[in-house]
This record gives sequence, C-alpha cells and structure tokens, in this order.
Amino acid sequence: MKRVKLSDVAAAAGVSSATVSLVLSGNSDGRVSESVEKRVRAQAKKLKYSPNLVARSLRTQKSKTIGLISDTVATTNFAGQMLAGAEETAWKRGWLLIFVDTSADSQNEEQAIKALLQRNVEGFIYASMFHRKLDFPTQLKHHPTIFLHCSLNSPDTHSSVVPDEYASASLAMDFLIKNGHRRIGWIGITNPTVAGRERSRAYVDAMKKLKVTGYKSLMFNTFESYANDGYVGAMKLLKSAQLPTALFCISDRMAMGAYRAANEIGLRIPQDISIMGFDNQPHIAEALWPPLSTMQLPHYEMGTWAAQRLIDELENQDSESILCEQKVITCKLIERDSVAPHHPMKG
Amino acid sequence: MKRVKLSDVAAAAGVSSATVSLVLSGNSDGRVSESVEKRVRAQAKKLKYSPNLVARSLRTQKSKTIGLISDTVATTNFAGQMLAGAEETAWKRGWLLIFVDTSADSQNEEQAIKALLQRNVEGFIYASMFHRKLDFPTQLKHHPTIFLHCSLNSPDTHSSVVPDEYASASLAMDFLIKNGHRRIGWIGITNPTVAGRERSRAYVDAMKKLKVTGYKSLMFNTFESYANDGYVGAMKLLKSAQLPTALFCISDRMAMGAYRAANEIGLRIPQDISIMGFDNQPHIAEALWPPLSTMQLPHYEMGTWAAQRLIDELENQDSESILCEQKVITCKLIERDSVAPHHPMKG
DNA sequence: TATCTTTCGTTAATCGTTTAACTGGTTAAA
DNA sequence: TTTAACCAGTTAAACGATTAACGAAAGATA
Repeated sequence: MKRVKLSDVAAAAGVSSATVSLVLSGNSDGRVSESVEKRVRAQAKKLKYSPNLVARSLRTQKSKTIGLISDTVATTNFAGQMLAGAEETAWKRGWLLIFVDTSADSQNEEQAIKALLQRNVEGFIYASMFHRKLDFPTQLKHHPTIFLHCSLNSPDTHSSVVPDEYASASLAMDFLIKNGHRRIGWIGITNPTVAGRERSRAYVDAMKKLKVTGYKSLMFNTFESYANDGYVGAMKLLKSAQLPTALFCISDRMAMGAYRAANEIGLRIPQDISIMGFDNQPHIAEALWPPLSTMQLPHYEMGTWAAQRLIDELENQDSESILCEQKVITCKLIERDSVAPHHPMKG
Repeated sequence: MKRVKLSDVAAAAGVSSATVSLVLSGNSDGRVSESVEKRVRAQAKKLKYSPNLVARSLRTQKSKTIGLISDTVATTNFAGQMLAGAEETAWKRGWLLIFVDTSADSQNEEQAIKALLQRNVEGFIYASMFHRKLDFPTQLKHHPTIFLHCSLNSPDTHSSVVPDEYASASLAMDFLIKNGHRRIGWIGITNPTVAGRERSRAYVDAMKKLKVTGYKSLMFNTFESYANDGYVGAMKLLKSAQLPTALFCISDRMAMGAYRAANEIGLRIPQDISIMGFDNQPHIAEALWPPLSTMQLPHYEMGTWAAQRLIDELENQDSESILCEQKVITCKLIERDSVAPHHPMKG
C-alpha cells in the first residue's frame, strides 16, 4: 500500500530518477531519447505514479494551493456561493483552496495567515461577507492577494472585486421607471455600509433626475434590514397620503416584510403596488408570492473572478503583464412578477 | 524577507539545528541543558521562527490538514454551516481544512481524492448536501474518513453523522399533539430521500398511536418541496371537509407556501390553523409572519462532530480506543409563533 | 586506576522531488 | 590535430525539517 514514488518508476524503467523527473515534468527537450521517454511514461502509467506534492513543494516553493481567509462564513447565506465560485475555478485550473474563517478576530487572522504560509500557499483571497472598505492587512503585504467582496482604502497595489452597488441600484430604478413608476418609495437602512450608502445614493439620484419633488417623504430607513423592518417601513409608506406606486427595498428580506404590509392593507402585488427587492436571496425571492423581482448579487461570479485573477498572477509571476485592477460587477436584473407597469390614469 | 528556518535559529543560538528541533518540539527530555534550552527559545521567539510545515510533513508524513470532499455546495443554503462547523473545530485544534466540491461527479471525486492525497492530507470528511445512504467510495478505503450528512450501506468500518429524521419529526408531532392537535395535516414529498421517508414515517406512526382514523386523507405529497408545492398541498387540505387544525410541513419552504394558502383562504395563523415547519431555513423561518415554529437541522453540529471525531482518530492512531460510531443528532425544536394550543370545543 | 553511566549535544541519514553540473563518447569544425 | 558541440543521460546537492545513532566530558563506582 506504499505510495509509488519517482524512484520506483525509475527502477522499473531502468533509468535514474532524474530522468523520470525530466520526462514527466516535460523538461526533457532533447535530453532524453524517445525510446527511454516511452519506457518511462509507460512505467509511470503502469505503476499509477502521481507526484508527491509535498516533496515537490519543498523543493520548488510552489504548492498549487491558495488560502482563502474570510470573516464569518456561518452566518450568511451567500458565503457558500463565494466559496464555491473560488473553489470551483481553482479546481478547474489545477489548484486547491484552503479556507479559514477568522470570525472577524484580528488575532485569529494573524494566526490564520501564518498557518497558511507555513503550508506554502502561494497567494491569498481575502473575503468579506458584507461589502466594505478596509485597510490593507499588513501581514499580507508581500504576498499576492485578491480582495473579495471588499476593497481597499488605498487600492494601488492589489486587486479587488465588489458588486457595483450604485450601478445595480440604478438599474433597478430604471426598471421601475421604465414601467411607468414615478412615486417610488424607498425602504433602506441607516447602518453605514457600502451597500446601504450606494444603493440609497442611486435612488436619490434617480428621483432627482425624475424631478420628483418631495421624494424625501417617500424614504424610510431603519438601522438593520430584517423582514420586520421592511414591514414597518412599508406600513408607513403605504398608509401615507402620498401613496407610492412602487417600493424599492434595499434587501429581499425587507421586501418580504413589505409583502406582508401590502397584504395586510389589502393592496395587491403588483396590481396595486409594485415591489422591487435586492439581493436575490436564495429560497426567498423566488418563493414569495408573487415571485419577487430583484437584483442578483454576483457572489458566485466574484468568487470566480478572484480565483481566476489570483491564479493568473501566480502563474505568470515573471511576465509583469498583470496589473492590479479594481473590478466591479453589476448585478443582474431578475425579472419576476412583483413589478407591473403603472398607468398614470389609474394612479 | 526570507522565512527564518531552523538553521537560522540554530546559528543565532550557537547550537546545531538538531538541538533546536529537539527543544522546540518538546522532545528534549533531559537531553538539553536548561541554559541552552532558554537560549534556543529566546532566539526562536526573537527571530519569530515558525516551522515550515511542508518540510515537516515530508519528513513525518503528517500534515495537520484534512480534506473535505462534498457534492454540490453552491446550491444549498446549509452547506456553509456544515463547512463552518468542520472548519472552526479543525482550526481550534490546530488543523486546517482543504475542501473540494466534486459537483457530484464521480470522476471528479476520484481526482479530488488524489489531489488531496498528493498533499498528504491525513484524513477525509465526506460530506453530502442532502441526507442519503451510499456505498463506500473504494478510493477512501485505506484512509481515515468520516461521513457527514450521509451514512453507509455497510457501516461497520467508518463513522458517520446524520440528523435523526425520525426522532426529530416525532418531536415535532409531539409538540403539535401536546398543543391539543389531533387532526394534523401532512405536507410532504414522494421523492425517495431519507428525510422524506423517515419524517413521513414518524408522522404516520404518531397518527396511528393517536388512533386518528382516516389520517391518510390528511396527507399530501408532491415530488419536490418548493414553496408552491406547499401552497397546492395546503390549499387542498385546508379546503377539505375534514379541516385539519394543524399542518406539519416537511420543509420550511413548503410551510411558506402553506402560509400563503392560509392567508388566501382567510385562516389566521396560528389562531385558526397551526403550522409546523422543518429545517429552520435561515432567513425564512424567522422572517415569516408569524415567525415559524420548526425543527432546526443540526448542520453546524454535524460539521463540528465530524471534524472532532476525525481529529480524535488521527491524533490517537496508536491507542485503538476510537471505535467507529454511527452518530445521529436530533433536531432542536424552535418554538416561535405559528403553533397555538387547540381547544377541542372550538374546532 | 579502569570502567561504567550520565549529561548534553552533534552528525548524518531521511522524507520525495527538482535541477545545476557533470560524464564519456561521438561527430563536426577550425 | 585540436577544439568545440552535441547527445543521452547520471550524480549529487538542495529544499527544511526530524530522529536514530553516535561521542566527548564529567562524575560515579569498583
């Protein structure tokens, strides 16, 4: 049951292990005769040789392994998608991924980076579970690193990938506007996150452009974005004198609360009130009735991009062709049934 | 910027690297004088030495790393919790976790195991995203392996951990019964999964024990368990002559559909109809109105248990004390507001 | 005094690769 | 006749730890 190693293949083929290494690693350009090469390959296959990556890694300082560091993964629905995106593309390119969750504890983070480095990981993906800006973690200074779902305060040296909150929210507003809505209510959060700030800015800009006066009375913000906050907000807006024809909710969960409010008041979705969500939260957005139109956060794609980019960097370390890039990805509009055209004569 | 290695510490302390190794690994029992030991430790700390695990792994054949193989992780909400449970407990015990998603493709799986073995992982967690029984993957035969969220057809050699579907569903039924319910409707699936079968069996057994005749007309099954299937099922049951006082739904998503049906018919939850879910799907169960009473699937705990058990095995390889065990974990009852006592005089 | 233990370390082999430098023979060029 | 180039590999030194086996000096014992 011992693993077969280079020297076993060498013995079987009657050559030195250096020769086997040369052949198998494809560096045998003109140094090994065809007949020997054939013999070596045949024996390697016959013995099912597969190289010991630990030994190789010790010698070459390469491990074909990347480390993914994240703050809390357990609590969020989307973590899996980012992880999966990164893992799958790494795998497709012949790389493996070690991930460690630091529970947002900086001492833990320090140790995690150390533990990863001890295993010769060649680079890092630094993932955040909510969209934020951060200072460069100094320990990572001399290691290739991509920032996933977060960006740097001084973004000159490292790449990052985040959703384009502003553009995506603008897209959602465009969709509502294209459907004839003008009095659009906003249900958002005061919690100062990138997502909260940017989506809200997009809403305000769109309303200004529409020249809707008094849009401020159409806005409702709470600190967090639970379903119940959405309910409270929607109740207020839907009972106001200036009844909106559509509600743009900063999250699907808030939209879920808005559904309840509409139901309670007796407004039909989308006939009486259109509702637009954000996030495309799995198992929620499509399970609501009517299914919720929303913006799909690009978690999987971001994970993919981060891994792709990191591996590009790692595989072309010499050719200085890879520049650092601050990638933003716009959310996809998911059109379901909660938004209907509004005809001014009716409203 | 070079990493400091054993020999650097040795040079700084004026001893051989063997001595440093002995001291730092704690095997210096009486072989190194106190003064030298002090000096070595001081230098190691000063130089911030941390051992190169790749080199150590080559020498000792240990890597303090375990491999987690799973079928699709991206599509499920719960994957993150299982992963997090395994990762966190591994981390706490000084181990790291490499995970690869095989997309349920057996060729992929074969390659994944190979890639992991090439990196000297010491053991495996084989995770399934839905509860099932399977045959032993032959490639894993000679490696310590724990089965997570799946169990073996011949479970004599390896440990596994799964939810106790039957006991958990029985608990849910007990809860309903304790609340005075007798005419309990069942909304389930025909798709032959362990969860579907066992939960349904628990329902049937409970109804038989209650001596509720004709409980079969209180049962509704569809193939899948989407929200809309729950809606259809609840519509049928809630409009039937023999109106149930409570509905036991095999999943929170189906319960979500049942909510809609109840709403549409004008039955208040829980005053007119109690609804019990299963899964405690994050962001759904607590976001519904009224918040859904349900059974919490022990994904995090199972992940924890698997890692704990595997590491136990790996760290005590000599002492044959660890037996293989088929662990089952009962779901926790999460009492929220969708189940109310039923008073026979009213119904 | 001779021998045996202890004490406190060191030497060197090893884990399984990679790769720079070498070898011994043949052939071509100067 | 040198010298150089080429061929088809081999040798041996790394990579950075661990660990069995060895050894020199001091102290204990007979």
